[in-house]
Amino acid sequence: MKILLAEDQTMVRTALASLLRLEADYEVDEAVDGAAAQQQLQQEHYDILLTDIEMPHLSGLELLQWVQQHQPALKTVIITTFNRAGYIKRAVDAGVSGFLLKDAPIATLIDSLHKVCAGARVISNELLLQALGQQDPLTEKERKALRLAGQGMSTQAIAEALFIAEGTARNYLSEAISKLHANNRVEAARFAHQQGWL
Amino acid sequence: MKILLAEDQTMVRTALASLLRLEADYEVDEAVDGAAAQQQLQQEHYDILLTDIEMPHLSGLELLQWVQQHQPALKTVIITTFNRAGYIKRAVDAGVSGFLLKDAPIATLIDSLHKVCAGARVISNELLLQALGQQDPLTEKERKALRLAGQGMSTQAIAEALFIAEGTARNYLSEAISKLHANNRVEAARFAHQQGWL
DNA sequence: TTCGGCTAGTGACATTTGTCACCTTCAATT
DNA sequence: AATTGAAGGTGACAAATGTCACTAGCCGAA
Repeated sequence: MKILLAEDQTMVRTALASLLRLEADYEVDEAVDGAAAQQQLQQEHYDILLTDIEMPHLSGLELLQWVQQHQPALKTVIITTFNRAGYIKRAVDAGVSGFLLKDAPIATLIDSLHKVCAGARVISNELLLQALGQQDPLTEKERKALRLAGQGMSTQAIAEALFIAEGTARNYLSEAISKLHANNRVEAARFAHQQGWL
Repeated sequence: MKILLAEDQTMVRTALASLLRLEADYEVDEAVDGAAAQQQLQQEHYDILLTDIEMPHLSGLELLQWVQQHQPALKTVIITTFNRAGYIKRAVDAGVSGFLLKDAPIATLIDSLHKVCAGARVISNELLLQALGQQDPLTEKERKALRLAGQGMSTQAIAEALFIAEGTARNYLSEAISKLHANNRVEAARFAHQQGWL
């Protein structure tokens, strides 16, 4: 079983890789971010891609979409810190084989990998139910505006970045604030981020 | 050598603990957050406390201060995700024996622990220099106001939370914005957070 | 064609946020 | 006692943000 592990935090990556290598018949390669993983996947054949979500250059979710299009036979397992409905939904939509929280002990990870090897899908019902819970109510434009606002950009700067009038940008933000029942753009951005919608 | 490992992410904690246990003569206990670690320290004797910073209930830095007062002989090592000058400064002030970024490979952690056992201090010069770089220019009031603002609270809500007039709250924020060369409260809060000042 | 109904976008207005000059208060100095 | 200066606090004004009624364009149905 050849595994590619994509995770940007070096200590976590090296620790997980060391432990997986202790298991019989696991060969583990490491990638420092999504982009590196994508390159590596094109050069060698792997059985399983084990990846974090929040990484620079190319997020785990973006990587998943790429895999789905270019190497649909490759099995994928997500390990992530954040229990965000939006993440789970997008991962499931991209045909992921496993979805694990870093909140689980390492034994669970190893166990899940065995199951995935055997052809099973391991996503807890609890997580799946959550994903079906709230749908993301934001439009693409609203999402973009909100993301920039959350970083402290002014309405004017946001308008320029999105090639729209200032008033329009304010409108998008206002809509987003209202949809998310927030009181201002910062609250709205925080909430949306928490839900994995940004 | 008896080690207490405090880290809230279960997968990381169990993975590190497993690896450390593979080393000869390390006995490792685990604590799920700062508060749990503090309790455990009172019940048993440890040689080294290895702790994360960002944890619920009691942060690693708060834990350090407690250790300094109650068990000054205990050696402490910080492992943290974030390279924030404020963190390093506070850790050094609290007499830490080691400061490592999760950006380093696991081998470095093991190596550093050995050195700390032997009585050395392991904090890279690079990090120390950084810590001496910028000083936190915020007053306590400014810091509190900025923290709340960063969470999306309105000026009025902040004023109520801090028992001050609305105008005063705006003043604190304005001062903070100016000191940090930001354009608005959100940018200021992000920057301060990045520096480890919140 | 004409009529909705939908989405994208705009501008005017009210509210909130940011700035600044200016009070207090209180302790240290003369 | 008078003076100074620092820290906490206030209020008035300008600028940015949030809201809302509205226009323009673009389908698809009658």
